[in-house]
Amino acid sequence: MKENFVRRPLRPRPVAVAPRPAPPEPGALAAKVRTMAPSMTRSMQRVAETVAADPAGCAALTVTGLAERTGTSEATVVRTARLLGYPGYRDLRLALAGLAAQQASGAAPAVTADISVDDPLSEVVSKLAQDERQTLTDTAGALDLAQLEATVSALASARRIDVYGIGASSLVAQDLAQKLLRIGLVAHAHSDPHLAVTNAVQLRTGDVAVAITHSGRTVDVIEPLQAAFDHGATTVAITGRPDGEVTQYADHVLTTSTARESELRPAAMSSRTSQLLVIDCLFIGVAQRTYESAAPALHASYEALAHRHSPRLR
Amino acid sequence: MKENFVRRPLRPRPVAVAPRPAPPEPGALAAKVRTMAPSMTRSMQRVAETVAADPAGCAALTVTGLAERTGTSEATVVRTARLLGYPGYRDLRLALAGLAAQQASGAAPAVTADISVDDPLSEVVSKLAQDERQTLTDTAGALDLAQLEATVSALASARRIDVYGIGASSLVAQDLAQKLLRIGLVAHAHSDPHLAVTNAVQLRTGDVAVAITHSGRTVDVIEPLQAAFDHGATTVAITGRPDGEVTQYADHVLTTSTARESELRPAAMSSRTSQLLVIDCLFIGVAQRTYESAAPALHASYEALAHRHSPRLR
DNA sequence: GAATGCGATGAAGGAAAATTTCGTCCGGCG
DNA sequence: CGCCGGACGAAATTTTCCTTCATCGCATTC
Repeated sequence: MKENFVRRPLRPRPVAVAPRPAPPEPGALAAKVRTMAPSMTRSMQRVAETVAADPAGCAALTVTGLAERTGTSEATVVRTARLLGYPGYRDLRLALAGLAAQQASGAAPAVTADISVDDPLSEVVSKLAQDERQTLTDTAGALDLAQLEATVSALASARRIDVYGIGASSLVAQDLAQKLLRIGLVAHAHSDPHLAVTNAVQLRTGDVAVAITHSGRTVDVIEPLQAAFDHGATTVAITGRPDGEVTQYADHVLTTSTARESELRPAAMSSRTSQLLVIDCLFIGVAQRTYESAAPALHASYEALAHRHSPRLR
Repeated sequence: MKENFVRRPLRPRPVAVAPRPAPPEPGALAAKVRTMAPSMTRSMQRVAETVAADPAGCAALTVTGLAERTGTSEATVVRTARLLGYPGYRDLRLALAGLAAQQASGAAPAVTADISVDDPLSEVVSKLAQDERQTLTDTAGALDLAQLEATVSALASARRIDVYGIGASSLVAQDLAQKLLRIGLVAHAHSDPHLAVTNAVQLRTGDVAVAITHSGRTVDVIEPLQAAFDHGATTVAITGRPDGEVTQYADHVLTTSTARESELRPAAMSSRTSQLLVIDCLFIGVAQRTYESAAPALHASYEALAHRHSPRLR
């Protein structure tokens, strides 16, 4: 056939065509289409326009598909891609996918609107996640590190730790107690106010009592904290209201953030997130300070759980 | 009406074949990788990690190229793509290009460093908050809305709802039950496995059982769910392992995200965040659907609490 | 310790997509 | 009217992707 005609090496991957003026920019594709339009043939224009109009849709098409959709041939599609600065259709398609993703992500601005009764579920999920993220940011930003540090120290060296929480906060209290237990500390969560008080009076100097209440004025939580306070224990309040009554009996106050609450999203929801972040910080802080004993304890409790799981999973 | 004791066919073990809705999500790919990682083979993990670590680079590679780069075979690459929910490598590659574009446009610095023993407290706080935010994003992105919808419907019309959770998940279970109770549904959380089974056999068609387990193979939770399943109740699994044993007995599966866990930050921590987001979504969904009765119930419970607070603030 | 089964893995062949080649067709111009 | 140049697409060719199947390693069982 032809011999003196040097067959161009078939698309050595990274090498570009003759000129290198067109780095495949994803964003400025529409502009490129307009710029190049005049120098295109009719069929190519059709292809270019289709592509610019619906990047997402076209990204899903094969050469053949796009050729069909634009009423042209595969060769034309490839030629168009080349003209737009890509080595071939494959790469144009990749750029198209990128463009589509950008458009999609840009089209979803953070809507911090309230969740309403007729929001579709998808909306609920994203709003909720957004709200929680906001709560976390707020809480982390507002946390008083000195107070946190002091609380951690107190916890790490406590002979005994009592945690008080009622209602939604009760779960947080239990979570804290569970975690501390797991690293070998003596911690207990009380949700029965009477028992809580009964136990609180057992506390002494060096022990720690933690009260968790969003409102800062839950009497069932304040009372045991006061009892502990009166008996010389180190007391900590985790609350959304640093001016609440509970802080009167607290040596250290850790403030949780207070998000807007709405009818469908009661305060309990965001306060919980906030409280959990705080106790997680406490936990890790304590684990760091007692690492020598915490690490083996953590492993031990992990081992202990292993056999409670069904044996084989793949 | 069917018999009370109907042994329903086991849900076919979720095979490698992508779950039906297979939403090739562009952004939540890193999350998906983490969620699926445990159920992957070594080679597949290598591929998944490579891909998650360098989307842009990998998008430029062909199957063969990626296989070579990860030291595996083409077949493995394709299998991994399938596992991640794409029809084939081509589509994964497209998603990768999209992801790369998003990242390039300054969207995601998705790198979170581990918390180490000698991090100062300020560091701990910000890393923790960052991790939790990431977990929320991942969870929201990976949530299967159809399953969520189905679960919400089932819950809203349930005669009775049982929730099973052990250990850290027990708190989440309680939280869900508490919330549902508050809007007038009959919900109960069980953390005693024996009682849970005892109660589970009381469930009938139309009732709902929810199992919460991060590992997906906590026998104490699976057993009651199975009992409920066998008795015709609608069963729901909230788990981080969509391929776990628990899903065999679940009509609906809600997947929670799986963050990297480190020594100081056990899996329990991020799984909890993830689980809570899911149940909050369930709660709000149910509240929306039963708004007529939920709203007064919400107000009523709010009123009931008021007098438990100390009278004046400040 | 051998036998057995199960699943992971990659090689090779087959299907599909992309790219190139090449001939046809259309419109303008001498 | 015939020639020319370029646009265009059908088909050939190459690359890429996917599937099938045999092998291999691992672990469990007898």
